[in-house]
Amino acid sequence: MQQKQRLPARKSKVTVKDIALRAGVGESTVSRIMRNKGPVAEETRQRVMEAVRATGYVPNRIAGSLASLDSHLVGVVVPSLSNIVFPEVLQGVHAALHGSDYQPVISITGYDIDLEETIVRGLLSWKPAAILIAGFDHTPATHRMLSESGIRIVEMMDIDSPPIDIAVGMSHRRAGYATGQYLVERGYRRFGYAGHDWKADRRARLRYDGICDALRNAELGIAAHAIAEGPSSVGAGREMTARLCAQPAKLDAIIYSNDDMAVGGVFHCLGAGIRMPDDLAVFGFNGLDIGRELPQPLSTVRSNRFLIGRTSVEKAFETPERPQTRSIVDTGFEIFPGATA
Amino acid sequence: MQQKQRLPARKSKVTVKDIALRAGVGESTVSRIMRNKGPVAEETRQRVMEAVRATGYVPNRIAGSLASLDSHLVGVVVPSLSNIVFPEVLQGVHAALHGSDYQPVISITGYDIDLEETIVRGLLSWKPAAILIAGFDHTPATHRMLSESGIRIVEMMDIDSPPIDIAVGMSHRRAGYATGQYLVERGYRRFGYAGHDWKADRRARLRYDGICDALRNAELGIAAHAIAEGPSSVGAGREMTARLCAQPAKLDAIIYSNDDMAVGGVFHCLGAGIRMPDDLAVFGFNGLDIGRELPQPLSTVRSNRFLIGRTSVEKAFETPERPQTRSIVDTGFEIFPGATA
DNA sequence: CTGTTAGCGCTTTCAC
DNA sequence: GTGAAAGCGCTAACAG
Repeated sequence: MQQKQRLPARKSKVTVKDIALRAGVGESTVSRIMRNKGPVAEETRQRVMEAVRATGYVPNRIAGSLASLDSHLVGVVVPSLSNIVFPEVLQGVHAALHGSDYQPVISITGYDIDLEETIVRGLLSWKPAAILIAGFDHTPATHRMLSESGIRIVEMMDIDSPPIDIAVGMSHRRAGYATGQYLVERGYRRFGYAGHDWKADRRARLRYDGICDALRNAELGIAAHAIAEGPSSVGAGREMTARLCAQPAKLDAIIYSNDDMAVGGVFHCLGAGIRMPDDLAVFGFNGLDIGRELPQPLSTVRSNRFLIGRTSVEKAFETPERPQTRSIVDTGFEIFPGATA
Repeated sequence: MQQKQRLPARKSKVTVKDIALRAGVGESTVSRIMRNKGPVAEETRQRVMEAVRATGYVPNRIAGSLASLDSHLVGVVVPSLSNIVFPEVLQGVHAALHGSDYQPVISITGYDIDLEETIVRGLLSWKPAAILIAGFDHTPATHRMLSESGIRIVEMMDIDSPPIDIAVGMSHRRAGYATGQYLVERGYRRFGYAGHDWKADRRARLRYDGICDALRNAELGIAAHAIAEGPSSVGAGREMTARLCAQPAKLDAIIYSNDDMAVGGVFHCLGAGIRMPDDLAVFGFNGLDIGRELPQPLSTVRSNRFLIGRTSVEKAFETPERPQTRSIVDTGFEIFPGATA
């Protein structure tokens, strides 16, 4: 295979000046044309665009942002990408930004609020137009930086705490409550809970609290717990289910911290010949696609992650200036009956 | 409307100059200190840092990048976030970038190469240090822009085509071949193929071609196909499996375009009482976590998406200048026997 | 070790 | 409609 000969890899050094010279116009005219802004004679535009094409000119947005003091960047901070819910939020963000000339800059904290602080500081140095961040759990320094940045800040996923500026999400506490209430109504009485580490997942904790409230109102409670170390996963859900099934108290329903865990529970039941929901009811949270495709659709609570991402962008751009009042947008949730509970 | 005179809520714009004045030093000294570069007296540093803290100064990276002609941004282009493999690649990218002061700027093409062209153009205008892009399937204009940008370009996932600069991934064709060979060795003879739309997924096509090669070498072939419209999904896998099971030719193995589809196949079998692998063997591709947690672990080919992301960054930063020769990094794959084939 | 002086490439008045 | 000139905030020489 022959290597094609290439010109020395000089970074394209074409600038407005080159285009201006080549087209015989002023730099500001080139600038106006590149941004479709201000009045320009059609004939001039043609001439300039030709020079642009001929040279392969790509405007330098770094310089543009400096000059206009407007970066057209949107910072997005999520804890992880392993948990499918966050990619889904990002898709919503992308969809909403599509067509605008804003670029999302995405960062992952790994559920570490100290790292989050570093990340937010770094993001802020790009002078983004807005920051969308998952959750309310920040260090005081992060909170202060976001608060004082002056730009629009959206705290996503959750609306159970007062936001810095805007909150977009659902009430996890109420979702938990609804879950408990639903299962009680369906006649279940002996509940188990299979969860994962709460330290990193405040929302799972809120749901748990909601579930307990609902059960308490019915003078019931959770008879057995199995909490996995580390993050939620199908494997952990399987193990915790096995553990709950092995313990003495006989359960008629297991509530899971989320669908990943619940799918693991379904797999355990399928493998062990436990019939759902007659022998054991299984109930998740999130309404992931995978749950709907199981041999029996998973009973769960649907949240709308895509909508959260999209709405966050919409709200952030609704008003460029941060108003005096904070706002909260509830994207809602919905019990999905399924067939496992 | 009332004419209200209100001071515009100006973003507190502390600049190097302010810090320099306040600390009684020159601007460049502040700059050196903020970047931990060059020699600085400890006493001076203290004084400057105090001013920084007092004012809440955050350096403006836009200005910094313009001045140093070095953006510290890495463009990352993936087709989707719905398919879990891409978030996994992004995690690898993040992991590799962590600790450096480079920020990934992520864009999603939705498998649309025209949109990809627009995205790449936009990315290039940020003068990124490198671009990591999934696949080889670009418009001529995209190819040209990437090629002439002069920066390091990594084409990820796939190494079955000559790259612009660097390719990091595995040979999907060889993976397909290995799959076919493996199944033939295990004694299967009557194959079905359940796939999704190839138009958007060149790599699935490559694997298919490899499978056919292997079967042909054993004087075998694929007896029945079921191709879903649209992207791969568990649901589509289920449907295509049902379709293949309903057709007259009796199959002893179904090869799926990937694990999502194969998991759908497993669900169909579980629901229909088809025993795997005795009644029907099921074989996927990717080695997703979910496959390992099924009641029976899914037989599949493991690819390493995290490694692809990480390696891509490492290779891109190995040499800042693009060398004359293209390079290809094979991250490999591995047959995972599982229990469904 | 530290300060001064030019820009980086573009946008933005503000004349013309 | 268009151009000249003045920055945007920072970094990079280069003296001191």
